[in-house]
Amino acid sequence: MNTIIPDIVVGRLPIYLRALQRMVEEDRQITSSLELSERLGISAAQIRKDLSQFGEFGKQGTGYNIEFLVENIRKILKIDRVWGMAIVGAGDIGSAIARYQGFANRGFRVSKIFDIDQAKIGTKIGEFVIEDFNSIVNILSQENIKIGMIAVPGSAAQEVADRLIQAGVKAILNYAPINIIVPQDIKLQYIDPVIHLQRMSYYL
Amino acid sequence: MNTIIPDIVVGRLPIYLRALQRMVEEDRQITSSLELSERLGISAAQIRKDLSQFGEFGKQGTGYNIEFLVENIRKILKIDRVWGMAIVGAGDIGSAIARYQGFANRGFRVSKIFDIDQAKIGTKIGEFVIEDFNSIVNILSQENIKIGMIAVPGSAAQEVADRLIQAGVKAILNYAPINIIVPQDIKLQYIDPVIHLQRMSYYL
DNA sequence: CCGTTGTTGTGGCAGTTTGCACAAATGAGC
DNA sequence: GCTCATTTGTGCAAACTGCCACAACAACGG
Repeated sequence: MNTIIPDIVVGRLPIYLRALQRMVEEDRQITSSLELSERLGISAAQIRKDLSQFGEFGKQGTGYNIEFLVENIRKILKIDRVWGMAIVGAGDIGSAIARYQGFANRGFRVSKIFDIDQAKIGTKIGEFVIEDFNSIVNILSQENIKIGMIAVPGSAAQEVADRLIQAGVKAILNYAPINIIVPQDIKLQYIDPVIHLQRMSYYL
Repeated sequence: MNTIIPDIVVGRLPIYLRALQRMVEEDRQITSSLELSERLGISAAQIRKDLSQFGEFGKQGTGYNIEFLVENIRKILKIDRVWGMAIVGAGDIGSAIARYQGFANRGFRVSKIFDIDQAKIGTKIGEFVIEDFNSIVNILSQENIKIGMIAVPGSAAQEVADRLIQAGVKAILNYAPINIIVPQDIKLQYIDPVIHLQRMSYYL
């Protein structure tokens, strides 16, 4: 215990958490690695080993207390708090993210949305007023926002990433369909539906 | 060659393809595993080995002809054609997908969109008329649609998946924030931004 | 109190994935 | 035609990941 945790294990924790929170909604109290295994298609041994990397959360003969496990995974993932996020790009994708109700209760919330189009700046999406991308470094320096989401065309994505980093962002979720380059200490993840579709079409 | 290709290798091909197609737009003719490596953050040896699983696409001393490689990867991924897709759910997410311009040229296009809400059925999103989810099996049986996208609340996702499969769909992209269970022969991928955010917040 | 059933946590191994390092091939310069 | 600078494709070893199998522990019934 307390050795370095592989990325791949950390990557599975949110999956476990999502299933566990669903169980909370179903008013379940206790579960087992076997039940999780069946719901998730991940082997029971794997689930047990992953969880045991962070402590002993289960009880032999009984299983895992769901609420207790949720609480602990939330601490491990540092989502026992709410992270503010900045969206760049107020087009279709940026707007859909801004309106998305699924962040609440899962550790995140949209705080700011930026665009470069003068016609959009000052108008509203839901409760958010679109702000000027050219002022992003100034505006974010007054907030404590560590997470940025890129929802601009591919051609602008690298520049947006550079600016977000300049503004103090440490984690970026990139919706633009292009690879971007960031310093080692910045975390980066991609969402590109076409990549997923192409991974499946190979098998069709 | 011609042995079984690991999923993880197939999973990287779309990443290579995306970078290569960007190079085509930049009017580039030739690239190397080293250049791709720098753009993608994947080791050059890995890229060479992955590509060599499918044939010998490069030329020693020179590198890879970009257009030739793009053409071959498109064939491998079976996107040297256009796959029609059905969206279920005409809410914010379903609408954003329906309007998304990024499928064209990458092997996919939205063909149909369904919802269960009588108030929405018959109205339009862009060029698409929203159709009745209750008729999905009948409607899709007349088309040749093998790919479905789930954009409904989590509570309805499993039922939608079951219906899609009944309607002949073989690959599902699930935007609902819940794990679903499908038969072994059905391909399934997830898009849940919160999962990606939670994977990053661990490191913040 | 004891036997039975159930479930975790984990040592160790098998299978998978990655990356080094180099022979072989190519093209350019002279 | 020869040399030099490149770059691919790949054998092999190292690193990583997943899973079996079992001891340890827990709860329950009688």
